[in-house]
Amino acid sequence: MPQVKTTIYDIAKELQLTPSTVSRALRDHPRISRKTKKAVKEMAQQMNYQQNNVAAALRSGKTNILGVVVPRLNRSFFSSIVRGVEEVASQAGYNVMITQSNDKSANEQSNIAALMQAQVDGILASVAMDNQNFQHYQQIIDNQIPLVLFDRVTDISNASTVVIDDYLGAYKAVEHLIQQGYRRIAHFAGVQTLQIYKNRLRGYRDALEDNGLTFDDTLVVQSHLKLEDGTASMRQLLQLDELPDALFAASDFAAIGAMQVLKENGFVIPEDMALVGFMDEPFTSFVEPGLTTVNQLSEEMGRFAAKIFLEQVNGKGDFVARKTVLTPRLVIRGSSVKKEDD
Amino acid sequence: MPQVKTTIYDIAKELQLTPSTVSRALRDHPRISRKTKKAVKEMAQQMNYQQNNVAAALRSGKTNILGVVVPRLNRSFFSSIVRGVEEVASQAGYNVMITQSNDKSANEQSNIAALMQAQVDGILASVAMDNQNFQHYQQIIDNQIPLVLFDRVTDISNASTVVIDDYLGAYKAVEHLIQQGYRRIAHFAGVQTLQIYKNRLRGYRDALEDNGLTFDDTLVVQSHLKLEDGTASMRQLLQLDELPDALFAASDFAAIGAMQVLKENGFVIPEDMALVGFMDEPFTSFVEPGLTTVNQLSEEMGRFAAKIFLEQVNGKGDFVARKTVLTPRLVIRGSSVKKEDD
DNA sequence: TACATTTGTGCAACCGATTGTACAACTCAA
DNA sequence: TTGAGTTGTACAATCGGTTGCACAAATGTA
Repeated sequence: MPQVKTTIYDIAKELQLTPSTVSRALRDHPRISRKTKKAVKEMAQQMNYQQNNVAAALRSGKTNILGVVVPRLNRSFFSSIVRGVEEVASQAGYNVMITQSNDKSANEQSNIAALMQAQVDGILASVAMDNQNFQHYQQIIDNQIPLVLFDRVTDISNASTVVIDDYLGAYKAVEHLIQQGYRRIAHFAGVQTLQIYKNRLRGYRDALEDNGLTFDDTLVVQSHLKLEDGTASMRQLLQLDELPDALFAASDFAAIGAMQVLKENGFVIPEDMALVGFMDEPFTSFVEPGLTTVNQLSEEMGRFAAKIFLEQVNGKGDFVARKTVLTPRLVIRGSSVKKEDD
Repeated sequence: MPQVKTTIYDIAKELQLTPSTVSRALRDHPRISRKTKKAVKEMAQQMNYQQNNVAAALRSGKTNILGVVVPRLNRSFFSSIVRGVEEVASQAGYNVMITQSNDKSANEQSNIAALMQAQVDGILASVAMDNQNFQHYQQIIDNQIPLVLFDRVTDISNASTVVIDDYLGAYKAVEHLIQQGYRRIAHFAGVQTLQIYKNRLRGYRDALEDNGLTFDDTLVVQSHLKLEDGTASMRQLLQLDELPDALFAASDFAAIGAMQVLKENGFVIPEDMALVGFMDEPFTSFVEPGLTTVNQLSEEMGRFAAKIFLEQVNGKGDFVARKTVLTPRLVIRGSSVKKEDD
């Protein structure tokens, strides 16, 4: 049954009304009488009327689409964020248009361009690893489109941000290692153009120094923190004359890479070397020993980002960018806790 | 600099042309002269013109948005599919609107309704676990919207499908176990309303019988195949008088759950029990021993689905639903291969 | 040279809703 | 009874492109 789409014109004709009245009735305009509203709504139901978002968007200037840019969806961290975003957004009547940059700045730019062309009402984004210049983000603001950055943020005036306290997360992680008796703690750092990785490095350093340990930059290896990077970095560390006895990696993937190399080389975790990651990807609890890591409250972060966007669009022009900082949670598993009987 | 959006009217005025000519020039209409096209395009560039998709969509009836419904994005399998879809779609000028059903039929229905209301040009979907009725899918077809189902498909006339050969995947997996010397092979089956799980069960059964083993339904446990389900199912199997010596799970998550229970109970894998999963989630290579599994060619599946959609919309009305079947790949890891020195 | 085609552009309707304004009918107070 | 205020609906413009058709100019053909 190839249905013909029913429009408000059809409903109007059926009820001897005008389209404008129908439109207002459907949207509960106060000037429309109860009786008319009821009649219109019933007829709409009966005729299986579905509002045409596109037409509404053109006239009203609001598409009710929220654009999202993430580096990659196959990180549980990001897909959980998306889930949080979707949850809040769909409840408020928004559809979500998702794009992935694959951590490439070029993709990010074209994604943003596409979203703006689609006239999204707002953009939530987490910036790609290899970004040097943030002009495309500035353009979003220039076009008066609400922008909320999450996790991998950068300084854009008038953009709200949602992050976890990366400094604290790192600090806690390293402090935990120290409490467990580890003294020579290495760090896999991320690219320092991104604040999150800078903060994690700072947290690492401060935790060491606050506990009377000296910061040693031969123990810090910087990379993109993918699994391969983790293996390469660990191989590099194993060349050192004096090996570290623990590792704090700024990403679970790098930590797993390191774990693999360690196992290959006969190291026992955590006795020979302790490991702590960052992200709390689900697989961290599958591996053996379980990987201690820092949970980043992904879903909550997504919900927050979406809520902030909603507040901004619903606000009465009195908008000021908000910086939200969530407190991460250290998740302790076997990879950093020496067993009793040692 | 709060820019004012430039429209084709602005360009037209600037060049003393009409909007229709500008529109045609931008879209390379054959009737427009080279000279005019050049002038228009240059002016568009100069004025930073961005086409308003919404307006174009309203008149042309094409939004250039492709809707996607997946059970959940935090399965690498599905997020990879999405990546494949995005790759092909964006190259063809489509934006992708993604929704998650969280495996709930109710969400799926509202997602589909939202996508249709957004006037998407097509929908790619993988059905939720608990679906009993597929009327909402039928509605997509009734509304003349191209529908491509992938992986978790169902029989909808005029819907194309892309699946892997689940029967073959299961068959190969079980055959592999038999070749490794296992004889009492259990199976974690999925809900039998979904063809993929039916086919995997059939493959399991046929592989057994073709190799002279008898099918024993006390060794088959059905569930939603999540990690928790895997642990529960394995606990159930361990109650049996005669334990299985291998397990073929229709999902990696259930297999990991089983693995955890086995380890807790002091079983050595694969000596005491072999494990094979299905999906090839990345974590299967992180665990120890690595989990043998069936790779489902996720990204390729996504690309295929998107291509089929494109063919359908670009085709000249001579459309017939296509059933595409990809051949899965058995990925052998430690969980199913007894070590030499046994 | 006259007629048929082709080429290039303009005109105006249109997609389907939203919304400012106009206006008739009704309510109510003085 | 009259004027002010309310209530309920209609009119028509509008959002910004797209597209069928008309038509003049240019080109081609016999």
